[in-house]
Amino acid sequence: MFLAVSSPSREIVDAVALGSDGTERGRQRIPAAGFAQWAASREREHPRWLWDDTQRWYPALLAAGVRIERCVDLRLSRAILRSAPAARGSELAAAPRDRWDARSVAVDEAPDALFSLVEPEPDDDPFEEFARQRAAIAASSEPGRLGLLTAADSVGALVAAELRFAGLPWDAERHDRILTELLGARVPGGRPARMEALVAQIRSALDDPEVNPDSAPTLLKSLQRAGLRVGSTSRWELAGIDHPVVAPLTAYKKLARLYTANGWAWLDEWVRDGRFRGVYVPAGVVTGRWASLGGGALQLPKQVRGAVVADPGWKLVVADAAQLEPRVLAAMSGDAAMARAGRAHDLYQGMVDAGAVGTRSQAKYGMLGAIYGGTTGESGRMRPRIEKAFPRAMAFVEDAARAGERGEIVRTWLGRGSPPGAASGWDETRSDAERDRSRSGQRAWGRFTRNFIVQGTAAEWALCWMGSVRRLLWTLGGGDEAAAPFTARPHLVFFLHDELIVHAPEELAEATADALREAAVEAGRILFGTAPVEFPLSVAIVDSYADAK
DNA sequence: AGTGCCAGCGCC
DNA sequence: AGGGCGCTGGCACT
Repeated sequence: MFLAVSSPSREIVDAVALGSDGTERGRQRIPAAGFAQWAASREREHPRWLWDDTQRWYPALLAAGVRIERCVDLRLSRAILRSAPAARGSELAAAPRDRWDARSVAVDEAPDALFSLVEPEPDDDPFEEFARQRAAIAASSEPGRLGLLTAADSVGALVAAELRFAGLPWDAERHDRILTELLGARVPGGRPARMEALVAQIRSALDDPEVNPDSAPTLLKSLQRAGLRVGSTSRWELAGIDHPVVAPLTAYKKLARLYTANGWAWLDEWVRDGRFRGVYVPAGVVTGRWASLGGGALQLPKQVRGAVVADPGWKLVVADAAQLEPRVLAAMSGDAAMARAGRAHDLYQGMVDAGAVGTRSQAKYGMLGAIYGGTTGESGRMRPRIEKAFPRAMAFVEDAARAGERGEIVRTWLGRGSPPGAASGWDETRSDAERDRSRSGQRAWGRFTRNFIVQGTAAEWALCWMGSVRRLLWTLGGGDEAAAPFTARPHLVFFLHDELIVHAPEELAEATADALREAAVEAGRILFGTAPVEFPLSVAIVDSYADAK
């Protein structure tokens, strides 16, 4: 059963119920104020909710204690079907852009905006859009994969809203202690003590009592005046230089980064009531990865992870997929040798044991180079060996790179299409310099498409994983029979591309770890069927995120 | 004062 | 001269 909801005005919600065969079962007009309660009563029938934007509808339902089992996020699905090569011939793909192509309200509104039945919307019928999308999927050359992808993005959108609602358990006092320990005492209106001391050392080493290390242009001039032959102030360039300023400056940069990005100001702005609530943007990245807005939820530096602490009587169950991208590549390409190397929990060590490369580090750089298109350094040197040991995997990414260079669109395993690249037409009127630039641009686009298929498919695996985790955790907590809200049971609190954190009551921590592992196996099966590729996890049951690795 | 870009660096 | 991001302060601009 489907329940399509829309809001013709800010006071009203229209709901249309439809059978699985698409026939209308009823139509209702509900005052917006009573919508959450109405939704709670209908959720017991296990409908699949159809709405334009999960971030627009779901936060208010969560706030009212309503947890949604399934939905179709029509905006996310529209974006997939627009770009999917397999649905290129559909009416939808050719239709002019309309409000179903709009960005999520999560992107446009203040991060703390909750219920967003605010803007009067044109009364577009979500079921009409759903029907268009179903038709596009059914007529596509890959209905199974596109159906799965739209479902995966949609469940991801539910998780994103739930992550924000639950928040990541954050101990502000510990964070403060970490900052004080590293940066020194907080100084009102000035730099923290240790940073200020480093500034004094930097000024003295450069014999420049005025220089401000936060200003790259003036710092660069000062460095050059002091005789350092550098073209920028970046750390990697300073690293090779023997001068007394290098040590304090490098130390300062590290501290300054922490201070500005995740210091006390961040703590004040983003942590409330013991929770960090970032804003996640599902499919916010072209590859299908999530993006984040404000707070840097996907950029939490390791330095502050000690402040992520489970509630008393609870644990953090931290799981990350080991070498996810190489494993995804092995599965996509059907490279049996690479799949064999992945039998080992550590795929890179498996590559060493198989004799493909000499050391784990070589395996890692070689593999990452294959996926990113690296040609220099260690990754470039390893290239021939990787090619010899894993010819199918290598050919697979090479094909994607060549296609990108030709200006073609490539696709992830489930069918998400890459954005149209720059036109690559050959033009004899161009100068040599222009042709060089153009070739270099084509190669850059080839590196993008090469990475796109792997990164995008890894994101699909992660979505399937989190969707399965979410379902298993619900059951673990007692399912529908339990009256408690989902945050009273094991629940997801963090997602980071190939990593999940569940906040779980201590007595359910082991079962939670099992659920994470079971879901990883399931994700592999959903995507790749019986392909002999394993997706092992590293799982840690800890009090603090910092103890997970 | 507000806007937009850049350098630099954090995450995967 | 390896892919994808977000955030900050500085800075140039309006």
